[in-house]
Amino acid sequence: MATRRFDPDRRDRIIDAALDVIAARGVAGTSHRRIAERAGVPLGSMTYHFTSMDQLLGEAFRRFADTGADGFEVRLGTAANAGAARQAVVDLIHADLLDSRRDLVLTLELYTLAAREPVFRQITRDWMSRSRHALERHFDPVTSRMLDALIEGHFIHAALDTEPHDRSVTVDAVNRITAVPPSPHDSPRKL
Amino acid sequence: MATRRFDPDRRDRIIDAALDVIAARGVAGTSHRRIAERAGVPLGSMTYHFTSMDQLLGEAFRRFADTGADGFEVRLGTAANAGAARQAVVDLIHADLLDSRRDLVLTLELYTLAAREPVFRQITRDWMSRSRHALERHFDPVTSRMLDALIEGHFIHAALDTEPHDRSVTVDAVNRITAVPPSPHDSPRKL
Amino acid sequence: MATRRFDPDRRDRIIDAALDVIAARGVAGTSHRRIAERAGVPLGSMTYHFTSMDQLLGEAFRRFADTGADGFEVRLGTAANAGAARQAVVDLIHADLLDSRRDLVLTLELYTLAAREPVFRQITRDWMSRSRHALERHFDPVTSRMLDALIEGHFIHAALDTEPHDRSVTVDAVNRITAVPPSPHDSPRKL
Amino acid sequence: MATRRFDPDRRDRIIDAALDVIAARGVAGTSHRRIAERAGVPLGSMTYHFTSMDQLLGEAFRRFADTGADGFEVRLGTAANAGAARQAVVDLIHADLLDSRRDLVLTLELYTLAAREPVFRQITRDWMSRSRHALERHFDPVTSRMLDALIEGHFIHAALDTEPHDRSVTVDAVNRITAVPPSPHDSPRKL
DNA sequence: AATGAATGAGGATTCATTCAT
DNA sequence: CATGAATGAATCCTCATTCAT
Repeated sequence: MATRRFDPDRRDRIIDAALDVIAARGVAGTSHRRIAERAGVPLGSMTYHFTSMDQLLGEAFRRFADTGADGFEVRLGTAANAGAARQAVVDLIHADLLDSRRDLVLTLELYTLAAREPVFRQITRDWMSRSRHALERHFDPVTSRMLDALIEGHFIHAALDTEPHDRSVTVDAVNRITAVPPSPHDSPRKL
Repeated sequence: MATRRFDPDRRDRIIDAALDVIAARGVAGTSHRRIAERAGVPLGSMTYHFTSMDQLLGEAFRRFADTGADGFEVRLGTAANAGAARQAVVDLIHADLLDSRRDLVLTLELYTLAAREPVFRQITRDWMSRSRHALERHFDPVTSRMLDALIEGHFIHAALDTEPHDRSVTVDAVNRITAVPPSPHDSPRKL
Repeated sequence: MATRRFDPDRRDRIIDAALDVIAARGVAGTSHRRIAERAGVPLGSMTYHFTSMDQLLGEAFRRFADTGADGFEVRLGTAANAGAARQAVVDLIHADLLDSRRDLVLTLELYTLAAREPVFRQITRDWMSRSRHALERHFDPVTSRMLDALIEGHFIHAALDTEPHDRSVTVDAVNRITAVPPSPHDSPRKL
Repeated sequence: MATRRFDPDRRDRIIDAALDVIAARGVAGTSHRRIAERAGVPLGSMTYHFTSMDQLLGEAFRRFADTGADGFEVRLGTAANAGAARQAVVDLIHADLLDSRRDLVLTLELYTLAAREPVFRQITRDWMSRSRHALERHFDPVTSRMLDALIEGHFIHAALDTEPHDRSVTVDAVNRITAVPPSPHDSPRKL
């Protein structure tokens, strides 16, 4: 019979498996059974490690949000000046989009929970707060808030759109928000 | 004995009830039972009118998206000039936010489905397309796309944030995207 | 495949099966599975007919108590005079004890629930009330209350005791409570 | 590091905790987990100290019954004569009823187990035997048996009834059983 | 045309017990 | 000696869907 091994990583593996399952089937399609199967642990160990499904979801999305904020900070932290920061913002959108299917799904699942339950809203709030602070290393607070919203909107629209979004549009939008004067040959924006 | 009249409202009522249930409990918490109860129809009539749950969800979200796009068009259609259009865009965000809990939840639930299933992605795509065309009555295509993303981002961030978002920030952001020169006393955006 | 027959007695059969299972394994050992198996119905039909286990237990014990009170009334109702009524009371204890294992267990299980939950206390209260009223057809209210308690106590003690209880002791106790003089000829105290 | 002192109280604490849990949730709602939590001991120590749940229940109810019999004996032992003994019997019922919720529940849970399992029936038998012997210090064996049943019945009925039971009824009942003449023309029945 | 009744699969969770440490 | 970790079985309950009426 299978030996009952001491397995200190198990909790972590379960959390990772939970994110995988959520990405693949959505929160609605996530169950203890599926997570346990993916993590390679017996069903009974799920509620041993996590009191309830809600607790598990909370920890999983907390980890996901923290990872996302880490990446955000790293990318912006290495920018030496405002120009590089602008570039970083554009990269954030278009690099995320590359391997985005998973990130997109998880982000939206999290937002959906956050819209209904305060516990999850705290997670998104903390995430947004970290993003904004990272932006504020390069931009004033109001501009940072605008940029943050712009990133969000572009990310979602680009991901949900069927046709690819042009990087140059994003560059332009970032420049307008951060008030880089349009080059002389730009035509008026309104027809 | 029960009437056997043709009841053309019943389908509609079920769809509306479905949206109510989704708003209240999420797609994950939506079931035939709960919708039937809310709509005041017998459980058995659910699968009589809708082949499957997916079909019902599809019709419900299609209606929701159409209604949203209608409102978008109405608000922008009445704008006489670019200034009024800018104002309309700001109103879109801040008026939506007032009674937003329901709209926010339904929007995010739809996006979440769209992120994983093409059927629903088509719905969001059509919605975005109509929004963009409405904007293009007042702004050039590139600016319209930017504005659309900006609206999206501000809407989500304002709704998920705990502290209220200042309308003036939105006004300012719209102005920057639509290239209205900053007023004289504006300070440089970069520190 | 098995045909899905229309089965109007099913609810009743489930209740009876529930009482059987409770008698055999106690409330603690009663489960939907065991009841379903005993009633010969699929597991899924349990919660179709009864919203919850508590509801099922409630209906089952209600039926049990009603049946018990019916028997009580029948036995006392046929007594023509106080002497016959006294005899009926003794019979109640010693006849019940004959096929008592089931009744004893069910009675005690009900009392146990009643001690903790008001819903079940109402059942025992109604049962006691009917018993008392049946006694009051032959005895004054105070004596009826005493007799009711005496019956209860003798029933439980006789059932839980290992050695059989002598019927004559019960006769004597009933006589004392109903104040029959120790002399050979009985003279009823009430009507 | 944790002390490895021999902890002789732990077993006792577990038993007391078990009774608390049974009183609060019933035998059906009693689990190792809940008892361990209440006793403040690690889950693993439960089956270290008690081979099985049944063993633990047995010891817990044995203690409960012994404590009950102790109280019974104390109250009756201090009675100087038959009159005081009668008074003691009434007190037994009405004093027990004051803080009875816990005692009632535990008593009935024990009876319920006893009705089905011989191991527990032995406990109730011993309890009843001690009660009867305590009564026999003041009354003849037959009267003692009647009194014991009367106490049982009054206790249960008073506890399960919603309206309070009058002490005078109990006094009267005890007098009738012990043959105290309620009126001048009644002749004494015993000693 | 419409539906009340029915059901098997699967949901989260609790559990007594085992055992490596 | 004591226990934290682990687990398979069983718990109640919900569900989408089917179908006889």
